[in-house]
Amino acid sequence: MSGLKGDARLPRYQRLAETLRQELVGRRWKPGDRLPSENDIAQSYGVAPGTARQALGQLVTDGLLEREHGRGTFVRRPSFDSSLFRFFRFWGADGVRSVPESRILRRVAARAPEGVARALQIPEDGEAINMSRLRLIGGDPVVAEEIWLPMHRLGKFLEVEEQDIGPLLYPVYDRVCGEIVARAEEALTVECVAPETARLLRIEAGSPVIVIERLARGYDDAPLEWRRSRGAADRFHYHTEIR
Amino acid sequence: MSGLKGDARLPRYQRLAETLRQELVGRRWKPGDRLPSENDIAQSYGVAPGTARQALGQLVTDGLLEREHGRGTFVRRPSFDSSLFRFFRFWGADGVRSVPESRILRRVAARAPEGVARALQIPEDGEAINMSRLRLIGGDPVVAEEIWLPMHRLGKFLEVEEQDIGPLLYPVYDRVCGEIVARAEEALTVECVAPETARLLRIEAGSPVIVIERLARGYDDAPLEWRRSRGAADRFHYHTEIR
DNA sequence: CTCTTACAGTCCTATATAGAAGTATAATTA
DNA sequence: TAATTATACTTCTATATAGGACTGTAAGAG
Repeated sequence: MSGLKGDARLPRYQRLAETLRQELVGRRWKPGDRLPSENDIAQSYGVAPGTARQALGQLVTDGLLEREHGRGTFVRRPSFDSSLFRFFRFWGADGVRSVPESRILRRVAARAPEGVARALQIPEDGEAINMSRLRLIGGDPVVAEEIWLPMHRLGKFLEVEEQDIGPLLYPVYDRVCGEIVARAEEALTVECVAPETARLLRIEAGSPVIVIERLARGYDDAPLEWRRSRGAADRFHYHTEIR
Repeated sequence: MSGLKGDARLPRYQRLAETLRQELVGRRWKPGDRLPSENDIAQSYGVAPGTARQALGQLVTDGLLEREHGRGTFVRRPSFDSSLFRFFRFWGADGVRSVPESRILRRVAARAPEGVARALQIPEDGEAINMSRLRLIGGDPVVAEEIWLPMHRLGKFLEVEEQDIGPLLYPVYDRVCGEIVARAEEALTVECVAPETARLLRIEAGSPVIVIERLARGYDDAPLEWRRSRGAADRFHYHTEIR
């Protein structure tokens, strides 16, 4: 049985990959779930095993799936809440790296400013949730965050009790609103810190801070969260390989 | 005929990839050259076509080769000298992005400081070439660079006439010393600019600058160049996707 | 009860083969 | 001569098949 999505002129493995991607969007499988075996998929979509394997390989390199030899193919759990570690030197007193604690300073419904609304593709009225959050390690403030959520997809987040919100927000979005963050784009810049933020971070006014603007998206590429994080520049480091 | 390098317990496609990688290091083919066809490679190394293709695919994802449908498989020309564009907003008067001009301020033999010598894996005496360079766009200074080269591999670079050195150094390393830069690691940090650098970049003393430390390596992973670049932080921007 | 062994299921490697699709050149035609 | 067609080469897609390697569980041995 075929049922492959997409342009019929495209290669079959690409059409199968696209089909599976849409089934992921439709939540046929959730993060952590195991997919049918390569042979089962091949049979049920009417392609050769090698073709099915190639399609799955595409989704693996796209970061949607991951394979484990002898166990199966699984929907990847996106867990880049700790991506701050890619940009900042965080260490606790013991030198062990752990997820920073979280202190929510504000959480209200508000009208999103122009740029945020456009990024979140919020309709006419600009209904959104605004949140301010401070992240700390061992009681020491390290990052100040300003967060905006689109009301029409994450409205229920306003009703969650504060004690039910841990240091990681994305699992809450999933649990409460059924929205899964699959990927994100980040843009980094540097600025001299404003007085209020300096006070929050307990750093000297006017000293340099790194600004990370992140737009998080779901499997269907719809924007789910806009976030701006600021941290002291002297804790910033980033390492990459180019070729 | 076999002749595959590496541990015999490894998969054949990995051993073939490793073999080809070493032949690249040995300059059997140079950047831009076309490799034998997949079928030829398969036959001459005694593997099936699919296996040869898989090996080549590995080298493609490693960034050493690139394929062109219908034309062949080629040795990739590494050309990331323009990687500054990944980190800085450069614009000319016309808004067009071009390679910044280069003004060499110093080029001498010198003993490399501790950290640089270790990064470059320079032997006992620390013989090296030290260079200071300013990069400009439309006469406007944008990046100040401090560069160190290992004498035992790039010594001839000292003898090159200054007028024969263009804005890009890696082609010179290739032409004069036969050393090809294949990849590099970069580390980014922020600091408040020192007086001399501030004067060079014509920015206010103490204002924030981005510091990019790059270690460039050849096909054989040997360090070829250590470079520290500084540019005004307000021109800095970096965009990435995570998942 | 504990340890070992067998087994079924999974992804992984490897082979062989056929033809499609794209590119560049040579031969042909108008 | 200029445009078209044929052709030989390349990578790319797809199939079919066999066995290796790894994992987890069930059956058996002590």
